[in-house]
Amino acid sequence: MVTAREIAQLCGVSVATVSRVFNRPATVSATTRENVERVAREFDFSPNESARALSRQRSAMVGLVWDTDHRRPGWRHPFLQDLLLGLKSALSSHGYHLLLLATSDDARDRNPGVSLADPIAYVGMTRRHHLAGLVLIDSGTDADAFATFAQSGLPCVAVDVALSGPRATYVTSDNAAGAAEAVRHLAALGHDRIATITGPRGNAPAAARTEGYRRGLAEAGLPAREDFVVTGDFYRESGFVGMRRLLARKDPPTAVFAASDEMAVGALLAARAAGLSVPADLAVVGFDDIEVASLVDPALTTVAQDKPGFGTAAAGALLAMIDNTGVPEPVHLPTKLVVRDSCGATR
Amino acid sequence: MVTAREIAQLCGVSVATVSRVFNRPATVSATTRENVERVAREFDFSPNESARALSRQRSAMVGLVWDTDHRRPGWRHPFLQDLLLGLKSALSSHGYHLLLLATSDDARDRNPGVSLADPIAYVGMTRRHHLAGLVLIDSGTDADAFATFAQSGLPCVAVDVALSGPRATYVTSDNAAGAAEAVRHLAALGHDRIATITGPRGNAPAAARTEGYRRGLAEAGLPAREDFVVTGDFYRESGFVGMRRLLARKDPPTAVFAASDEMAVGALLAARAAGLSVPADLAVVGFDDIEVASLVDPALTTVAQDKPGFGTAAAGALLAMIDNTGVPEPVHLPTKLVVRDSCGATR
DNA sequence: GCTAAGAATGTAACCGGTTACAGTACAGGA
DNA sequence: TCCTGTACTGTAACCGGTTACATTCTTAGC
Repeated sequence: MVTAREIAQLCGVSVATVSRVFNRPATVSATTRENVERVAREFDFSPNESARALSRQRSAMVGLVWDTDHRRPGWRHPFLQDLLLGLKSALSSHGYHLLLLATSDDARDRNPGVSLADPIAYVGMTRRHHLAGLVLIDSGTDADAFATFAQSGLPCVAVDVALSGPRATYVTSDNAAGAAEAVRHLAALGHDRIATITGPRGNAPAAARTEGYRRGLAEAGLPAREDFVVTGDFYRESGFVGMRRLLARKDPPTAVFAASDEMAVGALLAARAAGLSVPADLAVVGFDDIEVASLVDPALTTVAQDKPGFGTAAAGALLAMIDNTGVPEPVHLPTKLVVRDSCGATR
Repeated sequence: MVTAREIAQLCGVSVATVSRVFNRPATVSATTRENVERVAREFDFSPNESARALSRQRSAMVGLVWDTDHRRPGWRHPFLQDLLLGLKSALSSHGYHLLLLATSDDARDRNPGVSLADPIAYVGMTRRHHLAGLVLIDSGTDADAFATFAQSGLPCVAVDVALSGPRATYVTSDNAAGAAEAVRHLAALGHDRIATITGPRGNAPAAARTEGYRRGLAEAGLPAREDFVVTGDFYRESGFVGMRRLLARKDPPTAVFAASDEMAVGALLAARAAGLSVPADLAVVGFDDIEVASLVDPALTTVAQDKPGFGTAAAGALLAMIDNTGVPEPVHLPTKLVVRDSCGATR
């Protein structure tokens, strides 16, 4: 690895000049700059990142805090790969990389009281690595931990967790609007007994989807029935159980909006187990548009999230805060209702 | 952030001693060590990682090279999340983090001739960041690019690509054994016309699965018929097309082993489209055990890969090379046949 | 009591950049 | 011609650790 000093020597200039060429090219005369650039290219020189981070007190890396929540074992993020790809490509165009932070605090994994590892530990790591900012992925319902990040003063952008602070914001889908659209769609198909299976308490997107469900009912001129709202946890099993509970009523719903595709699949299975045919006897709409949605039988009508949009939006917001061009407003990505077979519209 | 010099001052020792406490504690007297440790804990001191990386010429980070292959748009790694979680937890226990490397060379994404970004660029980034090693994820079939990594002298471990070099190895499933087991299972169920839909040419796991298919036939005493081997590309569509082709023969197979679950699902759809019932008219076995496998109808019998094992094994191998305790032999993780409904064994 | 080996610690030179500040050169104005 | 402002470049002090080598302090052996 060739160093800046060597390049400087080869060009007959000082290291400072070489550094300037890479950092504030406008302050270097054209001839000098071109000469340095040529030699640097020839010897494949780029400034060493460790040295640069140390000197600038700022690295070209953004941390990713993504913890598994022991309280939700087996939980899969519905679109982690798209999220990472989106982040990666958006960050790379600004020269940043993504550092997947890991706490060595494995004890936590066995500690039943905490879902997120100590945020303090993460903030410390962030400082020691001179990270430029943090991306936080919701991995449960531990809002307190997120607040600690928001208050640390580090540029933070959360995915699917409402976060606010001096340099913090978040990106999420417009969950309420998406849910409302799903419900209006069901109402337009003639349903007037529409139930919902919600996500876990304390989870922001879950709450927004429930709110959207209510709004959708209101917009369709339908009454809100509290006994048509059952609580789930985003997992398939809870969709199954919730649906079974709903079907056990005297006047069961004819349609259900599940706050996740996983739960919608569970609902599908419960309907099948009850001898009902979907969509003839029961219409089902989910949320997320995960891969399996198009594969189950009947194919699931669902509210699709803008998966690549998350990465782009999160990276954009984070870079804005890193560059101190202000704290962006929270991003609410538009959703899109994908009509397949489970709602009965395609009959 | 408190520095080592400040800790040293507080303890009445030199920085060197503080450094020793964190790096070679045995060389420091017990009383001094305990004193430094106490003060460090009290002031929440840990060595700055940028400075440490610069000074040691080695950071506590491992790079992850994971490119999307434009030639396979929409390709999802069958178990990226498990892989990352496994890597993360195994690395974290040794104090390492995972750096998702991104090349700013976005032009590549539009360049139809190259699948991987320039490996040279990645090697350069690795050096500039003083990364301790690299994890390479197969993202296509560009074996040449991987060879460049292997020859760079950096500790490298590849996932699902055969890699060898002075400090390179790889981890993959025992694809041949898994495929052979699947075929023997079908044979044991009475099938004697067993076809296969392979993965793309040039892909190592695909080749191994095809080899396993042949071995399985031989072990079951069945003849190998070349017209029962159709080439796919791991995607669902190719499974559909391949199956349709197989079914068009005069004496179509009664069972098919697909080298990926995606293709198996495609085969399922093709069978349905041809008016065949699975497993009554056609037995289907896949490979991977992705999430949808248990959800399709009929539920897919498949060769499950040890998903968390990949992360653990890759991290272990990499750490061994980093610590210069030798270059581990390639790891072939055992697979496990998961019998569900599509093979007919559960009738 | 003296010496030498060994243990513990300190000194200072790195690692490879960035940047405040100082210095030089040159153009334009008086 | 001299002065001043601007443009460019160089010097050197950081950033915060690590570590070779020097130094000091013990302690054992004679």
